[in-house]
Amino acid sequence: MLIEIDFRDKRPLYEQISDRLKRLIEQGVIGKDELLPSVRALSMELSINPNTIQKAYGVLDRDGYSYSVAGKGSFAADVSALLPARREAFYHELDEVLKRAPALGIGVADVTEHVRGVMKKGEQYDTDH
Amino acid sequence: MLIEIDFRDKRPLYEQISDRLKRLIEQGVIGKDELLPSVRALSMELSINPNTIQKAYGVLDRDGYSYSVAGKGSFAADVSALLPARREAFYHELDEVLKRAPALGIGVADVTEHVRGVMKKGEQYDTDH
Amino acid sequence: MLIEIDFRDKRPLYEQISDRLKRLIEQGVIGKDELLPSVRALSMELSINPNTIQKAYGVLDRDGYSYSVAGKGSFAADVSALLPARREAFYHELDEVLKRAPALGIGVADVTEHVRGVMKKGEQYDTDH
Amino acid sequence: MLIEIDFRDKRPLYEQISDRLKRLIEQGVIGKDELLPSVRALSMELSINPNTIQKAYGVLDRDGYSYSVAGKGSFAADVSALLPARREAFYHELDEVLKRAPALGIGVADVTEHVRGVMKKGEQYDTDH
DNA sequence: GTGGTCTAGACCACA
DNA sequence: GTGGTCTAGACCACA
Repeated sequence: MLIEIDFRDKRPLYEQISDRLKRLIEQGVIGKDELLPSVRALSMELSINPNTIQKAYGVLDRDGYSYSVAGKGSFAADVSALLPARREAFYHELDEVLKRAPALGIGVADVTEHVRGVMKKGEQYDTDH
Repeated sequence: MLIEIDFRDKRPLYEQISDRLKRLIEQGVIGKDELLPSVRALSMELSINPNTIQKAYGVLDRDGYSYSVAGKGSFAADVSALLPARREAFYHELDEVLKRAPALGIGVADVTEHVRGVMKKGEQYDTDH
Repeated sequence: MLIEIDFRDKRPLYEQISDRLKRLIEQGVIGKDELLPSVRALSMELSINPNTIQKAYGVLDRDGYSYSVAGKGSFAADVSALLPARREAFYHELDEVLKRAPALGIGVADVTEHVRGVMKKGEQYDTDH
Repeated sequence: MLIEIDFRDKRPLYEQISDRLKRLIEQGVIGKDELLPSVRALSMELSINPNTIQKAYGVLDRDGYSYSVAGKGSFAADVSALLPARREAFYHELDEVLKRAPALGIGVADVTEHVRGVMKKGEQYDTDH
């Protein structure tokens, strides 16, 4: 339900899955220490090879978004510790995009206005979709 | 000179090359109808197989950034016609980044302030157009 | 079976292949989300280098006729979205041909009669959609 | 004046030139036995290598659109003899285009109506601009 | 000289 | 197994 696969997406399946789960954890949809769906369950729900799910979960563990307990499953980690790094990444990617504005004749005012328009809307409902 | 390859970059070589050339054409560093370096010349300069350069040039051609004439060379196209599409793409990518702000506790004011700081700096030295 | 190469044809092999596949997808012979023959399989069937097949598939992908997933294969895309553009292209090519009629002493009546003769025949056995 | 080169056109230069001259002869703009511009003159006017012009003229000769007299130049041939073959080619190309109509949901009525619209307009002024 | 096509064969990540 | 990237090297028509 929470995870949808887009086969036309060029990213590998495991990355689509891990990215989606990361966001769910970041947003608190899956709370700290909450049990993630089992590999087998997710595998069947998405009709995707268990090895692929397993790989996605491995990424989550490695990136600090989850921790696994043998025989029990994977649990959402406390992502608050990752916040500074994620913020830094956010601003870095923002800068990469902004770099191209001048060549497009897009000025500071254009961007800030756009930002206000987009983010104001989001702030009211918040939950990112 | 104008093109540098980053072997740590995970993107394929041909994409790094085409992206770099696209930006040079967008910014007018390579002007309309100006001759691009030949496939062979760039191949030797970067020590990269001609086929890979050829692939990069193929991307430029199909994306409307250049036109190639067998026996003559590859020339920068008139990219002004692409401006609307490129602006649209810019805002789309911007939105993709901004989506993640709320979950990071980053508000409209944070972003607009950052945008002003980054873009103001660029505007002063701006030699791009 | 579905694809035949004409070595007398002056068009490059990869173009013959991509054109043929495009038409099969347009006509619904290869349905939406149906798996195309693998690069290697087609390569062997046609006795053509895999790189050439790969190039043909690259064209299909970028033109919106298929989407490829590494590790899974290439699938026919939903081409209904391309219909308006394809219709426009059809009329454009038709116009290019018709332009030459006056210089050949061929009038409106000649053309329309010919069109009726050719297309009526097709409509009866039409199994394409 | 009569010939314009489009460097973005994918066709080789010599083919663009020979095609254009063929049409001028077909339409009678260059009449039977009329002297074509000299290789040297056309070369300078178009800023194109004389060898390329020479090649274009070779095609005209080979295809029966002109005849060359050593020391005098190239003259437009009597193309009336070519009419049947050109008509056949016209209908053949027309058929190639029409083949695709059914898959696009374009019927006989659509095509004939379009043909009438396009050709009626042309019939009044005729000379193909 | 130029771009473009093709083969042969290696290697990669992904499923 | 799958698609995708890259190298090496040959060959072509065109300018």
